[in-house]
Amino acid sequence: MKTNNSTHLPLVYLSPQPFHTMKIATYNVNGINSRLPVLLRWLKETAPDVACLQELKAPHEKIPLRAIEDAGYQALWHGQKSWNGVAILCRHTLPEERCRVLPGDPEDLHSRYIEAKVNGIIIGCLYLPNGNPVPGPKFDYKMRWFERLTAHAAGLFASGEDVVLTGDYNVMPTELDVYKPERWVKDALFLPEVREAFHTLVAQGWTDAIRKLHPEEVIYTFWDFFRDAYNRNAGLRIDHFLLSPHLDKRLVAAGVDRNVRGWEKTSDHAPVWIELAS
DNA sequence: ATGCCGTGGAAACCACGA
Repeated sequence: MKTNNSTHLPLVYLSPQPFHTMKIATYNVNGINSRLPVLLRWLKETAPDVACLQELKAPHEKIPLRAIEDAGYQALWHGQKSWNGVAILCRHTLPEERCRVLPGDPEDLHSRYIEAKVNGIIIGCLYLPNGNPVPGPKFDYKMRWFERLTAHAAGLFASGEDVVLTGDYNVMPTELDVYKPERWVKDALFLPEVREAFHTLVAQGWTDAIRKLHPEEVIYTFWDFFRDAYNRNAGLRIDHFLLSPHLDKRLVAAGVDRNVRGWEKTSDHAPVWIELAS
């Protein structure tokens, strides 16, 4: 049998980051148990130092902790039966938990926020409500949640600490972030007042990491399951990284693991990541 | 313009997602 060694680079060349950077990723997995093979393959291939996950769709006791630990990660998570659920995975070390609910509404029982400190950086992992249909109670809930996030973010910003606020914001910030903007203007993900809420948050002084490094590029993080949306590239950019000012100076790379969206039994979102210099 | 797909959970359909 003929062997061919020339077509594959040694694995070391595929290693995603040199030792002096910190790679932080966010990934809406859309059901952590049904996506477990995809999640583990992605962790192995891209080796983020921190992975923020959303839409676990599993209660606390059904998080596949053994598999996550076998992959080299320790985790904080806030699960919920059937829906929502967020987690922060950290390679080799346990993230230092700061809180597991977004402050401001003791009656909000959705698992949509968890915050930890890793390597001196505060990392908020969030799953902002979808908000459809508009109008209605779900949209009202989205806007209230947005106000609470903005208030919490203001406190974090004022602390002067290094902060990353990342996750599924369920907002396309501009027309560049939607494959057909005119079709989405009345949707809860793209209504002018929703975009305005996102803009108000960012205007506290945060940096949209993807847009800082790729200001003009069409970049999506979500493609619908139906109508062959991925292959038509009918996508949305709704998963974001907001960085505090000092971290913004350490930003050296940012991107989307778009290919993961093409895998079998995959989520409708693709992972998004940043790399920070030490 | 639209859940056409996909998941979880309960109950052979429904809620939910974006």
